[in-house]
Amino acid sequence: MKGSEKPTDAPLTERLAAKGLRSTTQREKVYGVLLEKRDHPTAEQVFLRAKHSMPDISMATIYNCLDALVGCGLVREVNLDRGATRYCPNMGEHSHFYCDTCGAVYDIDYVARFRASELHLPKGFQPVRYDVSIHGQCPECGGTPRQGRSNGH
Amino acid sequence: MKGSEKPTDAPLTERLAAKGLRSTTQREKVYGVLLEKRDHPTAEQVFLRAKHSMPDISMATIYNCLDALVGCGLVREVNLDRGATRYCPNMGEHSHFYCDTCGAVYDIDYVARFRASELHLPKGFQPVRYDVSIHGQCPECGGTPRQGRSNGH
DNA sequence: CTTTGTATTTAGAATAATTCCAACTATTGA
DNA sequence: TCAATAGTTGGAATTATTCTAAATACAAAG
Repeated sequence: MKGSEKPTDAPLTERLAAKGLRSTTQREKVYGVLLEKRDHPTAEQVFLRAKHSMPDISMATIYNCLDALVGCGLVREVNLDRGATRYCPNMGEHSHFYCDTCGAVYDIDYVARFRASELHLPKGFQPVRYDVSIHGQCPECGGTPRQGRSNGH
Repeated sequence: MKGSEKPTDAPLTERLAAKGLRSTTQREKVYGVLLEKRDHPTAEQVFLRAKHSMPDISMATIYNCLDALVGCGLVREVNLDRGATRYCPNMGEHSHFYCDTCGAVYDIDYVARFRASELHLPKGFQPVRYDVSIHGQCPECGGTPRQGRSNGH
């Protein structure tokens, strides 16, 4: 046994190791950025935030780290529109609400009656994860729907 | 009343008109392409298919038409990965199965016990549409999961 | 059936998002 | 310490989408 991981990063290190990946300073940073502000940032936003304390990190590394984190099940990709993919470190069962007006994304927790696993799949399909997203108007935009695609991306 | 629409395109024309949009040859074509082969094509694929019978159609028009169709509720966007958005003319309640291995997308019909509308939303959120997507292995790829992101987009 | 105003299409340029590449660095195991 | 491999980096390349200005098509009004 090794026994030399920093306690705080143990889960990260273990998860990565389980996939044959190393825990690096950059991966810790990227994961940290996601945990710190859970507003479903894009790769670009993660990049900007990570740069504050790690000025030399590159975009290629951001994508590499995000892929590693997604690959080992610590982070999920969130694709809601034609814009950039967003990243979410909340791996608990929840869904995303996407405001068609302002483009904001909110986490919505599941409640009792909803059971995604009750969806019937034809023989042979092996589900790994269910994603539920809800499109509509968020409380702030409630009264003002809209035509085109003009929410800031 | 007008009464001069081609019967086959009546629903298209009406839907568009309801949003102040015209029914054009290109929009009919794009919608036709989507109805003809329901394999969730990307804008690029729609473009290539439409070009067969309409060689001068441009990519900008494809996007314009797709947006018009989405805007009037005849087509929905499907975002499942970092790749291009796909388009689906099936407006009935159904979900999408995305194969993490080969990248294929399948329509999955809802069955009785699943009711997206049972998802509880906090006050103020006005849902317009629920999207459910399932990620996993399709019957053809069932035995062979995979590491990286190498499914042809 | 001409005019006029507006919607739509078009090609191509511009931008945004993501991936690829080759060189450099760090880490691990022998 | 050395070799092998994984990871990082900057920048180029590619892909996806949006924007723009000019040309075209249409619909309503005269």
